[in-house]
Amino acid sequence: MVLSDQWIYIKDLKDHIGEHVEIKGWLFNKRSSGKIHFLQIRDGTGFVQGIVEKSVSNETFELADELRIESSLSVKGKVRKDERSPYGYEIDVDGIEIYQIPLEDYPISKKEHGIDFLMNNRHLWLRSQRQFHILHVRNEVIWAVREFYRNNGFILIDTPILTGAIGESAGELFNIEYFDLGKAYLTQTGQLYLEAAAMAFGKVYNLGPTFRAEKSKTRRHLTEFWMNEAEVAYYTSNDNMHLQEELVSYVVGRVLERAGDHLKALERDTKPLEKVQTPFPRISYDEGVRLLQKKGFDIKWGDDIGGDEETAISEEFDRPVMVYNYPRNIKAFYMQPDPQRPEVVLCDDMLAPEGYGEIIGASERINDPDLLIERIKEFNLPAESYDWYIDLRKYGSVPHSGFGMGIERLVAWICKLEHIREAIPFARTIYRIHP
RNA sequence: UCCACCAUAGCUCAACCGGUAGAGCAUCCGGCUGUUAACCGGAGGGUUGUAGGUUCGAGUCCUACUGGUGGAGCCA
Repeated sequence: MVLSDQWIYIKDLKDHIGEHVEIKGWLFNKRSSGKIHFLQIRDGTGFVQGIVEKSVSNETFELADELRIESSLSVKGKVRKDERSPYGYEIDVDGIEIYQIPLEDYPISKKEHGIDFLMNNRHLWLRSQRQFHILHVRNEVIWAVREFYRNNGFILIDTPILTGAIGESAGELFNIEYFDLGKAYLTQTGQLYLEAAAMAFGKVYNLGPTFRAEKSKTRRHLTEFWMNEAEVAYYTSNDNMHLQEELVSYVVGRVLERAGDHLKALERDTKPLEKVQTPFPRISYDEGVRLLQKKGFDIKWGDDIGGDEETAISEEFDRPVMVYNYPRNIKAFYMQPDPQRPEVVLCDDMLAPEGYGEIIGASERINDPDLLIERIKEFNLPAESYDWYIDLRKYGSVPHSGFGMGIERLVAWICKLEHIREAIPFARTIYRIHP
């Protein structure tokens, strides 16, 4: 038999039942007895088991015997549907070509590993099935985000990664030498640039890496993470909240539709995700504080809402909840005060269910130039760095609102991960930059 | 920056009141014709993170350091 027939991907096996095909991939596990080898093969699109029985040529049977974990190989054989396989299909192998037998033992075993070891071996850990499913969900999340904006008339505006001294506060910025211009910083937010773009394009968004030099060590923090921000001219805080719930419900819906098998493989109970339909509940900061006091938290008006408090609030609801209008003193300088109550600002945080906390931070922005200048001074920020930002308020200033959504937090919640570091291919945390 | 915890074989972990290091997996050898983290038999594998200290004796107790983990603050 001619064995040079077509190479296909594992995900397409279902369309080739009974045919003789070739799979190119890696051996992720092997079980053998004297007369039969079970080859567990991964090709990046899925997983399948190849069967090598003694009845094949001696040469092929010997090759199967030599294979070690993570050997790269091509197998040829006939596709068969089989209930005994966890993947539904099997290949009766009659030809094996080895690309490489690993030079050393593969470090990641079939048993458990500690997180330090796994993160040190992240370049190999990516090959594991769990990571395969998580990163497929991430892929669908990002596609869905982009799709949402495209469907809703937004323009993609890529905001700069290198910036001058501008953002919400200094001290949490990574800095580098920038030729003769002194220090440049890695972006902490593209918001200010999106505000400029909103005055040019109306509805804009970005999606890219963001950097925070905070020494945070928790399951919710990375020093480098991907953020989606949106900014819309003429949107009030209420319009903004509506946009956020439309976005999040859309993304969750698309992920359920397109990555349902991945969620199932991760043993993620999808029932809570199916409830993520608009409208989302909204409670004011005032109501939030009263609710927390009733639940026994030691919190008074004016205090920020911490992680445990966020969880306690989100427990009251079966879908993401938006907590709006926080005290002005605990929020950023650019947020628009409530004209009825100047001690609070028009803003909201969206808290994910199941204890995942804040996934979106949002606000209406100050549009009055004098008030903005006053706030910049009040926060002791260098006014000269904000010259162009203030400029935006001089030429047809309008009410406008926007938000930032953490992609990894969203992925961690949708996959129900213990830690955000599995939601990004190569996590950057305070003590980890390698690999 | 602060608080807590952890560090023993390649990996995951044991080792009682301080008494001289043990298992599973991985590796190698042998067996097994449907395995599902396959299984069965055998073998090799250790300066117990580093440096001091207490003690007749330290993996175990004390101090410092290094590396890591979780959390607080802060945020997405």
